[in-house]
Amino acid sequence: MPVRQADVAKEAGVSPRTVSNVINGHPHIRPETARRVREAIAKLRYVPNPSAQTLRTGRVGILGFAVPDLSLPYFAELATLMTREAAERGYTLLLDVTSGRAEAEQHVVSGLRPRVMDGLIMSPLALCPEQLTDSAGGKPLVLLGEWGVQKSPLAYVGVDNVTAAASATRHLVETGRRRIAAVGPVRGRTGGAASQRLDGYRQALTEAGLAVDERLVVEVDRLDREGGQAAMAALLAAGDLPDAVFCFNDLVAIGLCWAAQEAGLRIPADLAVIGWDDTPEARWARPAISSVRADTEQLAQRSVAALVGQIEHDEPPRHEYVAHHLRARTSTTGRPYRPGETVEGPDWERLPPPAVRPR
Amino acid sequence: MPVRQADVAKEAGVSPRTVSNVINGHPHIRPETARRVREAIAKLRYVPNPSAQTLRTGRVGILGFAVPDLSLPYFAELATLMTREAAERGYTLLLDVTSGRAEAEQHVVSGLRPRVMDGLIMSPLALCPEQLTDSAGGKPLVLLGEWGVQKSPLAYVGVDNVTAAASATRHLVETGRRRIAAVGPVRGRTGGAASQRLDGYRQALTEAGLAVDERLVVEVDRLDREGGQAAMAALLAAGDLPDAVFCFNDLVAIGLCWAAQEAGLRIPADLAVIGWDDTPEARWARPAISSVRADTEQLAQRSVAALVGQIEHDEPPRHEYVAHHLRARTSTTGRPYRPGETVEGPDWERLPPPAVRPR
DNA sequence: CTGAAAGCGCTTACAG
DNA sequence: CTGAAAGCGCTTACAG
Repeated sequence: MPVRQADVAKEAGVSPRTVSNVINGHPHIRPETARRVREAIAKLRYVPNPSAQTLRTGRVGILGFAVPDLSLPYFAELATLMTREAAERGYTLLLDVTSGRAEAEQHVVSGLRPRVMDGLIMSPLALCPEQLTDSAGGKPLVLLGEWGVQKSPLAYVGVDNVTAAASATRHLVETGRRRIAAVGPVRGRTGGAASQRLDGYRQALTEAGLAVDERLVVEVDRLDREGGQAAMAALLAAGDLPDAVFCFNDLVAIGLCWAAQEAGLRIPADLAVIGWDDTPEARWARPAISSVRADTEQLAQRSVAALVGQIEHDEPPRHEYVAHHLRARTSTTGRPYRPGETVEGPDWERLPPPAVRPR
Repeated sequence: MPVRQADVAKEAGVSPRTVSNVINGHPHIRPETARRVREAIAKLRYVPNPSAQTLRTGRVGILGFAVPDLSLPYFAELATLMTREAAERGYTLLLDVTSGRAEAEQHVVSGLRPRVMDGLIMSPLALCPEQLTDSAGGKPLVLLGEWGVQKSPLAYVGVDNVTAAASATRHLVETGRRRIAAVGPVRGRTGGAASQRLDGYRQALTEAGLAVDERLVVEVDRLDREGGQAAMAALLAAGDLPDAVFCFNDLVAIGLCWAAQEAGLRIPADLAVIGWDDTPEARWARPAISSVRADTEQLAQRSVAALVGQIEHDEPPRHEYVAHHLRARTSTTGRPYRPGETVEGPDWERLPPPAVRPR
C-alpha cells in the first residue's frame, strides 16, 4: 500500500538503482534524470522505508541519549539541545530514562537497544566506565558525567569539575566567608564528579589558607531538594554553623535554602549559598541563588559531534572539556538580582573553546 | 558478524522457522525443542535484528511522544512515566521535542517519523485536531492537550479542564476572595485547554454570585515564569488589584508571586495564588503554592493503553478523562506547609477511574 | 509439529 | 551513467 522505490522508478521511467542514487546524492547523475526522479518522488509522496535501509546498510540513523532523571532540569535542557543537535546531523535522538538504576543502564548499553541505535551518549550514575567498556555492544559510546574517566578508554565530554569547583569555592572566600561547607557527595557512591568537585573545593580552601574541616562535607541521599533540606538539618543539628555552603547542584541548594530560612537564617547575611547547573528555578528563587553553569550548548554540540565522528569516521575516543561560568547572584553577593540578568562571577573562567585533551 | 537466526537454528539442530516460532511464542512447540532453541539463543547471545522484523511484519515496536517543551516539568514527568508505561507493554518510547512550532509538529505527524513509529501520542500546541486528522500518516494518534477536541475524531486523554478550573476558582471563593483574576490564555492562541479553563473559572464565579470582570483575565506570551511576571506587572499597572489569581500553570504562578513579592505584596494576605500542574517547584516555593494536579500516572497509563489498543486491536479512538486533585497550600490557605505533605483541597474532585466518554 | 522457499524494500558490486 | 540481480535477516503461507 505505501509507495515503494519501484513505483517511483516506474513513474520516472528509470530503474530503482537510479532512484536510490538520486536519493543518496550520488554524483554523476544526469541533471535531467535527477529532475524526473525528484518530480516522481514529490508526486507520489514517496518516503524511503527506514527499516529496509537499515537492514541493507546497517546504519540506523538513531543516536541514543541515556539520562538518569528527566526531572533534573539539567538533563531536560540537555535532552532538548541534543535533539536539535542530532537532527542537524541527520539523526533522530532516542531518549532513555534509566532512573540511575544499574540494571537499566546495563540494559541500555548491552541489551536490545544497541541494535536500534548507531551510538549512545550516556550519563552513567550507577555504572562505572570499566563496567561499560566491554558491554557497549560494539557501538560507539560517549560519556557525559564523570566516573573516574581519566583513565578510561571511552570518549568523554564534560566540564572540568576540579577547576569549576575551586572557582565556586574561591568566590565564597572572596566574599568574606571562612567556614565553607560542601554538600553533595551521594552516600554510598564514590568517585565521579563529586570527588572531583571535592578536590577543587579542598584545593581552593588550602590556597586561601583556610583549614579543611571534614565535618563540613555533607553527604546526601540524592541530589534533590529533599537532600538539601536534610543536609541543612544535619548542619543545624551539629551546631557551629558554616557561613557558606557550596552545593553540588541547584536542587540541593534550593532545599538547603528552604530549611535554612525555615530555621530563621538570612541568606546571604547568615549563610551564603552557591549551587550548580544554573537552572531557572535558582534564578527565580528568593533570594536568587548563585550557580556554576556548564556550557550546555557546547556540551550537546561536542558530545554529538564526538559520537557522530566515531560512527561515521571511526575517530578515536578522546576526552574533551567544555566551558563553565560562575553566575554570582544575591545568595552570595547580597546584591539585588532580577531573573534574566547575567552576572558573571568575579573570577569566572572559560576554557579555550576546542579544549581537547587527547588520551 | 552478529549472530543470526540461522546460526541459532544450526546450533539447535532445527530450522529457522522453529527458532522464529519459539521467539514469538507460538503454541504447539515440543517442550524439548523449545528448550534446545532457548539454550542455543543464550549460548550464542542471539538478539533478533529489529530492522528485519520490522521490514517483514510492518511493526516497529516504537511509540512516539511529541512534547512541546521538556523544560516544563509537567512534560518531563509525563515523559518519564510514558517511557515506563510503554516498556511494560513491550514498546520503546521515542521522544520528540517540537518546541510548540507548527512546522515541527507537522513534521512529527506527517514527515519521516511515522515510518519509524507504530503510533504517536502528542500534545499539540500549534496545530489543531483538524490539521492533524488527515496527516497522521495512517498511524494511530492520541492527543493529550485539548484543542477543541470535543468534536474531533481523534483519541483524546486529559483532565476535565472545565470542572478542574471551576474547582480551583471555587476554592479561592471559599477562602474569602472576591476579586479573582485568571492568568494564562496565551496571546494569539484561541481554543484549547485555556478556553475551557476560562469557562470553568467564569462558571464558578457566576455560581458564587460574583461578577465576571474581563479586565481580570490576563493573557501571557508563554506559560512560563516570565509570563507570570509580566502579568503581575500588568495587574499592578492597571491598579484596582485583585485579591486572588488563578494561574494556568505553576511556572506562571511562580513568576507572578515573584513580581508580587517584589512589589511588596504579601501572599496570601494581600493576594492568594493558585497554580496548575503541582510541580515540585511550587511545593518548595515560599510560600508553598496551591495547585491543581492532573493524575499524571493515570494520564500516562491511559494514553499508552489507548494507543496500544488502536495499534494492536484496532480499537476505535475515544475521549477519556483522568482524575484531578486540588492541592491547597499556604498561597491560598495561609496555613504552614512542608514540602512532601499532601493536603487535598476542601473541594477536591476525583472522576470515577474508568471515566470513558465514547464519542 | 517442522522444512524449504518466497518476499518485505532497500543498496550495491557487477556488467554494459 | 544506468539495468538486472543478489542479499541484508527476518516471518509466514505452503507443504508434508
